[in-house]
Amino acid sequence: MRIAVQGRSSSLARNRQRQSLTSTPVAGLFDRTGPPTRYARNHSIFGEGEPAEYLYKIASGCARTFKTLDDGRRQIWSFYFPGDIFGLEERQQHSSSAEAVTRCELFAIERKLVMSRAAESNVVISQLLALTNLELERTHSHFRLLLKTAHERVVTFLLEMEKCKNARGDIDLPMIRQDIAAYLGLTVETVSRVLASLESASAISMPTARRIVLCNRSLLH
Amino acid sequence: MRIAVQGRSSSLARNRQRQSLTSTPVAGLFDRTGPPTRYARNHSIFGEGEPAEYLYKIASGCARTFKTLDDGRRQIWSFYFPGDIFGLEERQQHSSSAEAVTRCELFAIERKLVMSRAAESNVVISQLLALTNLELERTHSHFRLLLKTAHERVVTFLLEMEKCKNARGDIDLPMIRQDIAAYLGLTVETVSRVLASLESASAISMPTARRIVLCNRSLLH
DNA sequence: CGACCATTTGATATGGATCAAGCGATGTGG
DNA sequence: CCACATCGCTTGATCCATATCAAATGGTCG
Repeated sequence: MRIAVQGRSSSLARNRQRQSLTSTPVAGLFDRTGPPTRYARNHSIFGEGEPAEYLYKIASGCARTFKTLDDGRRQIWSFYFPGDIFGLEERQQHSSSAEAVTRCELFAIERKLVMSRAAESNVVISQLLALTNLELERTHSHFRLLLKTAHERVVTFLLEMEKCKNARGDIDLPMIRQDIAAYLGLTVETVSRVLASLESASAISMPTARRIVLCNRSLLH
Repeated sequence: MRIAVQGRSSSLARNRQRQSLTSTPVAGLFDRTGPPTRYARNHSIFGEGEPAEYLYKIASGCARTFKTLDDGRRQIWSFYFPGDIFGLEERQQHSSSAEAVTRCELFAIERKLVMSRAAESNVVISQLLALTNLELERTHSHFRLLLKTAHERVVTFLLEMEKCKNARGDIDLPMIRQDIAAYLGLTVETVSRVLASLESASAISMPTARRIVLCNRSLLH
């Protein structure tokens, strides 16, 4: 049995992994859970401190996990897109909250069920281990973002979004500026200014605030 | 079988977990590895990109894991103390480097051996999962550090060190200022200035640069 | 249409980085 | 065992990136 997760530490690799894990035994457990549940925009999926009863898999839409910091700001850990699984990294109680970024549909599966399958099958456990390693890798990469300049953070974010949405230079952002800022550890104003400066340098164009077209990759850096 | 890791997300909890994991099956694998290997101060234990052949457990001394960033700076992920296990979060190739902070002694165990035990026993796998979750928790907590002010980062670091060394207000730091700065995402100068200001506020005292006494906890914040 | 939310833009403030210099400790070789 | 070289630490002066505060503009939905 193979336990170590394959792949490299770039966000590019991270997405290759996301794809491949879609068909793992863990992901397979979602097959018999019936129709997905709908969540309206900005509605809570679970909250910090609540008992962690389910794992979730995105059927459609976009969700965010975040933690509210001592001073009231929120830090967004990750955005999730169709096929992604989340709720895994949690303990008996959730250590972060999750909300719907857009209207979205989620498959939910009881953790108890996953855990009992894990007890029977090494393959399921090692898939859980692989998913956790993936989450760790994602967090490391997110961590390194915080050591970069505002400009670099925004560019990295745009490239990540391009990959996640399998868009080719044409990105339709599901989240508002405030979410981007909370993900990048910046303020809304700074995000807006960096985007404006990228546009005036002709590296990107913004037909609308939510739609961003990557025009010139070399100018991005 | 229990898979979820118990405990809360504070660095305090992290240390409770460290302790308790010392006696897990994974840790137990280190029992038959013979005498520990010695590493001199600042010597390399493994380097980024090298094949990941061993897991390590600290017998004595202190080690650091880090990654060299694109611009040449280094980011320290973690310091490890006696009883701690590291090298686990790695893949076939190490994604970070490890060095001895002080002269230290390490037990090493082949990853192959751990993995073959894991294939036989899902108790071992779920311990690996628990250790990985612990690493994830540690990274999240480290991440949140970077969103704080320089003052808060240094104070948090001092409290962490107090816990790690089981000292009661009297901390003997094994690492130089540069290491602290690289762990906190600050410059040496800023670390030095914050410590100086804490001392002049009588929150701490520094008999020597490496020895720090926490005098007044309420003044720390 | 009007209200509210999201976004942009401008002016100013500030925390920490950077550059520069001096001091202290530690260890090595003569 | 001392002298000097090196490394680690501190302190000062200045600069700059990003936060903060403030206000105007744009978009969307009831």
